[in-house]
Amino acid sequence: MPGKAEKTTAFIIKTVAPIFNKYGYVGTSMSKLTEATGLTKGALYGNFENKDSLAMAAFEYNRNRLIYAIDEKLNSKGTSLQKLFSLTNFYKHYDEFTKDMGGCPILNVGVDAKYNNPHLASAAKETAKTIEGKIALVLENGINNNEIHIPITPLQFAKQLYTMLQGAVAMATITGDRKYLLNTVAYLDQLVNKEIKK
Amino acid sequence: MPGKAEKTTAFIIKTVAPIFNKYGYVGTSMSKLTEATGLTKGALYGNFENKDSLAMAAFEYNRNRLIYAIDEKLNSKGTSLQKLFSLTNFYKHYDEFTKDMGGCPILNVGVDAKYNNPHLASAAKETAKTIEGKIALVLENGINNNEIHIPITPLQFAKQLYTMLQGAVAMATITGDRKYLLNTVAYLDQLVNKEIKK
DNA sequence: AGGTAAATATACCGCACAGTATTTATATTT
DNA sequence: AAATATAAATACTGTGCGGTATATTTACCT
Repeated sequence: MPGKAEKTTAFIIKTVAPIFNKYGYVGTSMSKLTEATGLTKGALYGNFENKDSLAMAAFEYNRNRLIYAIDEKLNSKGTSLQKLFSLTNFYKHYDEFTKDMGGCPILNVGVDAKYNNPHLASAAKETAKTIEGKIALVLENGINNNEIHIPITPLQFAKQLYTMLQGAVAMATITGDRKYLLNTVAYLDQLVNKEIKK
Repeated sequence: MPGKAEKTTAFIIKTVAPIFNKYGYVGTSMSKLTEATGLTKGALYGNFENKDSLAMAAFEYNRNRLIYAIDEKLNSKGTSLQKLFSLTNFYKHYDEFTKDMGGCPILNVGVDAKYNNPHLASAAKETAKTIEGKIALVLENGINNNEIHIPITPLQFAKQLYTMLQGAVAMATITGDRKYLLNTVAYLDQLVNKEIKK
């Protein structure tokens, strides 16, 4: 059973996560966070050592939500192909999913933190690699079950797939147009059906 | 012939552009810029109204360099196909090209400025649309000259192409691995040869 | 219910921020 | 070379920053 402090800590992270993700590390001030949480600096610094650790907790919160959602798709019942389509379908609505975290945490933190907070930047990088690995696993299973055939290694193909998805995410973010997500997913689905489906 | 002031203005923009691009609008302080230029606040505020207009000039400088380079590829002599390959080849070395501006200005500004500086954000968006339009024009010419055939409109195809390129740029930026550029370009070249070349 | 420890609020610190008014130096013109 | 106009340097302002020491409140235990 969570005590008062743990509940406050969780509340802070949850409240603060989309703010860091939207405005970036430097663009987020502690006073912005006290306003958003309705708490004071005493509470914030009582639960977190400093701005850095708060930002890291915020990113990890968003990252975990994302990874959880992706795991859900990639571990869903059915064939490897169905899992892949489940993932692409998820990215069709990626903008909605990431809306209340203030956008894609990998893209936002990966770009924002690159020169402003190396610790955060490397966490974003790790997350990207984790997702690629998960996709690669599904592909491997698909190959072993004779469902699909790919001309390159599973990891390489997974990277290519994820690059295209993140391209759509980036363009949708920059332009504010979710059609990039829809069109890219449509392309990928057709690619999977035509090129790797056995 | 440029007078003293114009030369200083140009020098400031050139010096300041990669800093804004790397650290973002909020992450770039005026004192950072005085250090980098060796000038004082007096000089900076004598040549620019405020931080905003300086940031905008910095982005436009980077944007113009990028657009110029892309134009060079897309207006090069040869067939439309050759122009496309000239563009993809450019993106193979996109990390080198953007290195001394501190990374891709469209990605960096598009993400960084989205919630911190709407004016800048919309400039990044416009730039992306401009590039898409330029690619679409080449495709149109290719169709008219019976060099290529595409299953969708030129602009739609151009958007898809540019999305994939920007995906590679984003992933290379986030992970620091330029292989994303190489692999994506390899994929696109093969796609062009196999799918749209007549 | 009272005492104690944990959690939050308050008040404050030194510093860096964007921006400005004024002074000094540099060109240009006559 | 003197006068004038322009450009850059200096010195300063008020504000908000991240962070901290202390006071106060809240929750828990007996």
